[in-house]
Order: sequence, then C-alpha cells, then structure tokens
Amino acid sequence: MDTAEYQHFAWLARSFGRTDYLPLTPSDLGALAEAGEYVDKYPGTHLFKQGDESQAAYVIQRGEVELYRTRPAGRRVVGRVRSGAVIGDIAMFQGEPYVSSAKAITAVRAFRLERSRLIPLLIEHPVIAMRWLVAGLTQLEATQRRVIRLMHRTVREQVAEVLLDEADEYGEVHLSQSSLADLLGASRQSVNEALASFRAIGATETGYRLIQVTDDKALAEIAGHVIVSGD
Amino acid sequence: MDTAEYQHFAWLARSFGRTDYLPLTPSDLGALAEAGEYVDKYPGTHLFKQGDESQAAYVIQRGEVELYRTRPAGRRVVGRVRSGAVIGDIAMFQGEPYVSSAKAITAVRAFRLERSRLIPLLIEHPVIAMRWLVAGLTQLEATQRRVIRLMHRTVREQVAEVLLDEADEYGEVHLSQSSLADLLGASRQSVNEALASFRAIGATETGYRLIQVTDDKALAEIAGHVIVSGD
DNA sequence: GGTGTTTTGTCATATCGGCGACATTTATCG
DNA sequence: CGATAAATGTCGCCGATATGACAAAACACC
Repeated sequence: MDTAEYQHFAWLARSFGRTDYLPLTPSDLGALAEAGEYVDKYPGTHLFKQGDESQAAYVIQRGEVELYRTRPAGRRVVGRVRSGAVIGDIAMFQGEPYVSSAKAITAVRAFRLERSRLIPLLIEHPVIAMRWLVAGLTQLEATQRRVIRLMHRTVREQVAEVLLDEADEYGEVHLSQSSLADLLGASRQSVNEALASFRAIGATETGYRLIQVTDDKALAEIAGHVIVSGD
Repeated sequence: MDTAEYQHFAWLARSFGRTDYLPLTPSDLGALAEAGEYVDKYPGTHLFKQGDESQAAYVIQRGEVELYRTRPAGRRVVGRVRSGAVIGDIAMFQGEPYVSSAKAITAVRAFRLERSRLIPLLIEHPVIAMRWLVAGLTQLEATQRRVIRLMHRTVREQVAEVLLDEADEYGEVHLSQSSLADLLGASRQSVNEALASFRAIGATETGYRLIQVTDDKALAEIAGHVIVSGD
C-alpha cells in the first residue's frame, strides 16, 4: 500500500480511537480498507433499519446520521453521529438484527464492512480487533454516560447540555426545537421555555431551525458542569 | 490442560458470551486462566474505586457486586452485577482511571486479569479478544437498553421493570426500598407507593428488606412488556 | 427484655413538565 | 405575490413526583 492510499485511510485509523499503545500498522489499515467499500447515502435514506438482518458495520466518513428506535409508544431518537463514528457493529458482532435504524440526515459517505469478510480479517489482525474493541466500548460508554448525565435533570439543564454537545464550530445548532425535544424525550413547549430563558440571559439567540450559542460558559454552568479554574 | 481444569474454567468461557461462531479452544482458556488469579472479597469491601488507576479487569464468579458513581450531587448506583459479569475492563482497556466504584454486596469470588499480562495475551489469542469484544459490547448495550427503557416512564413502571430484573429464582428481591429507589433515581416514597399498588392487586408481598414477587405476569404487563401469545 | 437504629407506610405541599390551544413568524411553492 | 405549511412563542391546566414530616413496625445489640 503506497503513501497516498495510507493517507487516504488515515481517517479510518482515527475512527478507531487514539489508543496509542496499540498502533495500527499500514498492513492492518490496508487489510481493513480491502474488507469493505464506500457507500454514499442521500439525505433521508437509511443505512439500515431496525429489525434488518445485521450484515455489516459502517464507519461514517462524512455527513450526519440519526439513530432511532421505533417502539409501540413511538419513535425515539437515541443518538446523532458524525464523521468517525462506527455504527451497526454491535448487532453485527452479535449476529442479531439491528436494534435501531440509521438514517442519513445530510449527504453521507460511509465505509461499509461486511461481517463475512470482517471476522476472518480480525482473527488475522488481532490489533485491529483490539482497537475496535476499545473504540466500541469507549463509544458505548460515552453514550451511556451522557444518558446517565441527562437522567433526572430538569429539561432546562438537559437542553443546555445537548446544545453544548450539538453545537458546531460556529456555535450553531441546526435543529428545530421539535427535533431537539425529540432527542431529549421532552415536549417542544418545555424546550422552547428553556431556550427562552437562555435568550433572556443572553446565552443564546434563536432563529428558524437554528440556535446560536453565544455564551457557552453560561450554558455549561446551567448544565451543571463543574468549572475548574485552569482546566 | 487436563479435563478437570478445563471444566473448572468453563464458567469463564460462558462469561464471554455465547457467540457460537467463535468457539474458545482449550488453549485459549488455559492462557486466560494463567493470565490472572482468583481474589476473594468480603461484603462491603471494594474491588476497585472510582478514580483509581485501572490495572485489572474482573470476571465475577460468585456473589453480587454493586457499581456506583460518586458525583458532587451524591452517590448514584449504575448497576448490580452477578456471576459471569466482566467489570472494570472498559477503563482498563482505555488506560483511564475507573469511572465507577465496585463494591461487594455479598461474599465475592472474582478472577482478576491484569492489563500488563492480558494485552499481549489477547494479541496472541485473537479469538479471546473477539469474544471479549462481543461480550463487552453486549453487556454495555444491554445496560444502555435498560436505561433507555426506564427513561421517561412512571416510577410505577420502572419499579415493576426492576423487580422482574432483580428477582432471584424464588421471585425474591433482597433490597431495601431505599436501595431500590437509589437504583432508579427515584424517591423512596414513590417506590413505596408503587409497591403498595402492586400489593393491592396481589402481584407482590413486601417485608423487611424483601419484596416477594408472586405474579410476574402482572408486573410484566405494568412494566409495559408486550405479551405475544406463544412467544 | 430494653433501647436505639433501620426500614416501612402514609400524608400534605410544592414543583416540574406534558398536553391542548392558539397567535405569530418564517419558509416553501405555485 | 399569495396561499399553505412548518416552526416558534406563550398560556393555562393537570398529573406525576420530589420533599419534608411523622408514626409504626422490624431488627440489632447490649
């Protein structure tokens, strides 16, 4: 594998965590790169649906994907992931159907890794398996921690938290208040009330399908983050 | 490794999930058995504490362990695990301090696997790494699913759910109502009210530090489990 | 057996947040 | 530009639950 190709798959290496004590070799990367292929998805289309036979895992390279579950009670958004995330791997490894649906929100490019090709490869390249292990556990654990952080907190605190989480590099959150409410399992009205209170103290501005964070320190304080000086 | 020893560590194999397409060989098991040793813990003592340098993972063989986090807001129980559970592995793999404390509730026997000996072993026995990966993801995912199931439900539903979860083979739950409330992040009073309602319909009986489930079907219905005939 | 502690059971009160209703603003599309 | 749809901003009502208080029962220890 030449340098250009190596560069090309560098983002893939980053996706599998930054566990420096287990470096991926070019041969590892090459093998991974050959075990799958790119797929492109238009906004609104699904990478996979809940209940489908889990045949592959996806590494998101570009775009944003929404993960949600459909229950008798209705639709529940369980997460939004961007570049670098690995999705569908849990169900794939267990050999169970996908437990959630993955829908492209924006135009998405992902690297599709099929189980039948991946399993033998991981046996042959244990370092990849290890890194995958660590990355998977890290991601799941981070999600779990976020969920636990959010539990038993007021909607106002939850909104502050999720705004900090979802804001892009300009401090903008491109979500309707309904979607935000969905994400938290709260009502649109309560989210709106929280946003109104942030606006009142000058921490955010609100527009059509847009929330602009102007004072992230204030939001962090509302979210209950412990501010350590010099941290 | 002879048959007796193989038998002896069969429980360890079970702990790493039931992914039948990746069988553990006797040599895998032997290697794993030699990479650690048994530790015994008295009730009330800690296997590890939050913030400690994570040096080892533990496979619980016998007894019950409570996992909890200490936050400025107070103590929060994040789980209770029994025989077969693997704990501390996430932090160990990441090389980060433990994110929670693990305290023995009953007398506990666990198999301690130290990182420095484990990592090289997993590189050498990729099948173990794979099984660990699957088991870890499965466990985390199950926890997460449980948390999501519990979110945004009434305390009554949550109590029904956790009673079914925690009941032993006799349908007994040996927990004080305070502990139960802790586990759910609810108030003791609300839990008590829920239990009173179960008692009224004859689904449970309550005693000192004891709840006896007498009609699990009724509880399942309250918990919102979908009962499919013939399922 | 007596005393202190833990746990259970119950009440009143205050607050949070979901729900319905409705006006207003912004976007979309012909 | 006008009509329609989508999203925002507020209000009032009501149910669920946390909180505080207290009595009664069960247990633990001397």
